[in-house]
Amino acid sequence: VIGPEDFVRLSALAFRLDVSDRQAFMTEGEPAEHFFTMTQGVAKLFKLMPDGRRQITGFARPGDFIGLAAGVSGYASTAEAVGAVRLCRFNRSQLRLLLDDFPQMEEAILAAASSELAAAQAQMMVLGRKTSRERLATFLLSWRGSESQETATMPLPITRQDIADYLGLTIETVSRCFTGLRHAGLIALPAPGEVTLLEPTQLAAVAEGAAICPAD
Amino acid sequence: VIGPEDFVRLSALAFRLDVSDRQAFMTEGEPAEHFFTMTQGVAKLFKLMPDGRRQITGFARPGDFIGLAAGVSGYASTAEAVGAVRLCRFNRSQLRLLLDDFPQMEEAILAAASSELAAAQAQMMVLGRKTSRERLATFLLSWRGSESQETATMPLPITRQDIADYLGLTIETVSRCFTGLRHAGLIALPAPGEVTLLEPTQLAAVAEGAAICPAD
DNA sequence: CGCCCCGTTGAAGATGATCAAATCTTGTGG
DNA sequence: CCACAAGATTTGATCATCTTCAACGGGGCG
Repeated sequence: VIGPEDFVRLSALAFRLDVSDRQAFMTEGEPAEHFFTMTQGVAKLFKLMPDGRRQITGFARPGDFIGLAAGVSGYASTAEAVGAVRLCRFNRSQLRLLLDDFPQMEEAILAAASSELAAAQAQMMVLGRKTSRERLATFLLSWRGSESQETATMPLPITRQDIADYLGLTIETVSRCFTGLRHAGLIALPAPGEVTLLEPTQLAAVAEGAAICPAD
Repeated sequence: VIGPEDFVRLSALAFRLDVSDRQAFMTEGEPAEHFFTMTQGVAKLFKLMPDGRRQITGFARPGDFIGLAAGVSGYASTAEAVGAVRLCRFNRSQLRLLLDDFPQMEEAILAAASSELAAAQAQMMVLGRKTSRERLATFLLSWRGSESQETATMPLPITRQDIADYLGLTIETVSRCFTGLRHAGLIALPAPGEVTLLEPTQLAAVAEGAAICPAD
């Protein structure tokens, strides 16, 4: 929706940022002065409790906005690079300016906020009401959905710990659910950092609450 | 931020809606043609699974927007009146028109979306990582925060079932946590449908993970 | 008065957490 | 190229929290 000549003017307002693996570029609670758009890589967003408990609130990939979630107490989450990340940074104070120049941007941001809200509510259902296996099935499907090419085998460049902190589980439970789904023939784990969804339909059924008879 | 003469023009675009107790006025999965602003009462938003499991994704009160959360599959949640509710309905298709006429509205909507996103992420932490007691403490404090007058004793016009479905617990666990907090001297339950926060500071400590020694 | 719904409390059970250890992967240095 | 160390993953055994099942008390409304 944004043409090439727009892109030049847009570039004037954007600050390009390269972030290396495991580096945080946005911190929970800090004044929300900027927001970001991912151009390359994957980032994870999370919140921490004083005692170290962690909840990953989402993952961001190219095209996603980061930093829309903010209240009086600043950014709602910390954002950290998963591998090398490239992004654009905008000033919130210039948001008005930006929106006046790029009316399309307004729609894009609102649409992004809407679908992020919808995703957040879906995640509430996951965290509040789904079993561990349902959670993992839901996660794998949504991860595929956000992959550009929706093939059966996809990269999964995050650790079990990250998945656990996203799903409100422990790494052990996540691992057990992986093996459970594998034994049920719904997925395969060809290599570390990769998953194959063998039976997406059945997986979707599991994600929505259907029981699986074998190896249940 | 919206003046009286603006209000008249705004009224032309808004459709006033009265909803009675337990009536749904927005349904999960339906095309997101409208969005709403609450003017009176309380509404609850929730998602359902095929087998009946329910997750309340939020509560709305006067001034809140409803229906911002929407994706390709329509509204993210169902909205239902808790008691009598009065609201304004806008067409999403006229959103552009609306925003052109009321630039302040734009800021308001973006700010609302931002803080809703922040609240959603906070709720993810609640659902994914907090214990039952921490969840209830968090809920009581946030409920007070959204009450107009922040007195110690406040109305709580929702059932235990609603609280349970909001916190990802069962009514029994919610009830037990109420009793636990009462015995710990942090809250009082003067009458059905009312709570008194006796020790907001300690309650906040509990919500953030501090243990309580007596009656723990 | 009696019914129904809501809330509370008790006891047993299940899911996921915790603790522990073995295996595999990855990266590093000899 | 191989040995080794550090971290990630898997699996097993036990434990705790929350759920489930059950029963009881109270208030509102017909």
